[in-house]
Amino acid sequence: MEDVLALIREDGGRITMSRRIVVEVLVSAPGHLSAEELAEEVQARAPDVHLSTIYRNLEELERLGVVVHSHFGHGPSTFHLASHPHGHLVCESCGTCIEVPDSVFGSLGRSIRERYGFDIDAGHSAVLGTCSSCR
Amino acid sequence: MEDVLALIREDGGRITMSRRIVVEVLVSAPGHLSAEELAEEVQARAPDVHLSTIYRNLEELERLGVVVHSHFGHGPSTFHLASHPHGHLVCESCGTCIEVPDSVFGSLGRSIRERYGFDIDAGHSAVLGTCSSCR
DNA sequence: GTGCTTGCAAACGTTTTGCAGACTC
DNA sequence: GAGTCTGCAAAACGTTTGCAAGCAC
Repeated sequence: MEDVLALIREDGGRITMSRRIVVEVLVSAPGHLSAEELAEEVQARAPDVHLSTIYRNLEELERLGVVVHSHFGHGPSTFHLASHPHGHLVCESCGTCIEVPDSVFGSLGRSIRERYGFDIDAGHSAVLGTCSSCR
Repeated sequence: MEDVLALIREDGGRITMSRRIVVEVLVSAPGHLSAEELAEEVQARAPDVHLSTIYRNLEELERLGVVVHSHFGHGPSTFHLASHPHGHLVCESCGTCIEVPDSVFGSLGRSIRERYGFDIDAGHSAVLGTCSSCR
């Protein structure tokens, strides 16, 4: 938390109330949040924070390497701390999301690297499919 | 081509000019197309076909199992024939897309199935990362 | 003629942007 | 005071929908 604020300051950014709350929510959130979900949490503490401010702060935090986003097929992107890297399995039928360690993609990454010279970024896009209860 | 038209007819659908051209373009396209790209190709032959008609035809063709779509991170979804299943590696920096056989995901699929009871649908979402020339 | 399909326009959900005022440093 | 950040409104983007007219069967 304090590290993040220091990073923002170092970069010439200012510590505003919205920014502080966005970081707080991200740090305390269990997993990943969409911009809208994040906005709800933030607005519970500061009702006037606008969704566009959330997006601008997320962009800034991504630029600083604090936050990353993933794409979930349909539906909005989700954001989480870069310090907690992981992949996502998202069920096409019920939307459930399972977080998985990046290590699950280790051998896939190696073989794609070998065959295609392509470095995968396992967390950036969810793996879609069908979860056990929907099958 | 004829098989697809027969399938549409069997399902109670009609063979209209737009629908015929959409199928023609899909069959003759080398890889995957976004709805917009598909519309351009279709409109080269029949300028009045509207983008919403393209989307409705794609929806119909997906329902019939002729076509599937994949999500490419940012950017629009892309569509291709279900008879030509494959995965996609999309470069985050230049946008290049490499088509890869589904077999590349075989062992990932098995281990995710084993550990999480989750059946992956490898083609539905592109794998993002960095291609060799961007590295 | 029945009823599926179309073009158009308008809405949708997510994200981005332009601007003038407010705030941090 | 300089320059960043904000709220608001509006636009952008890909996609979906309501409707009346048009076409395949």
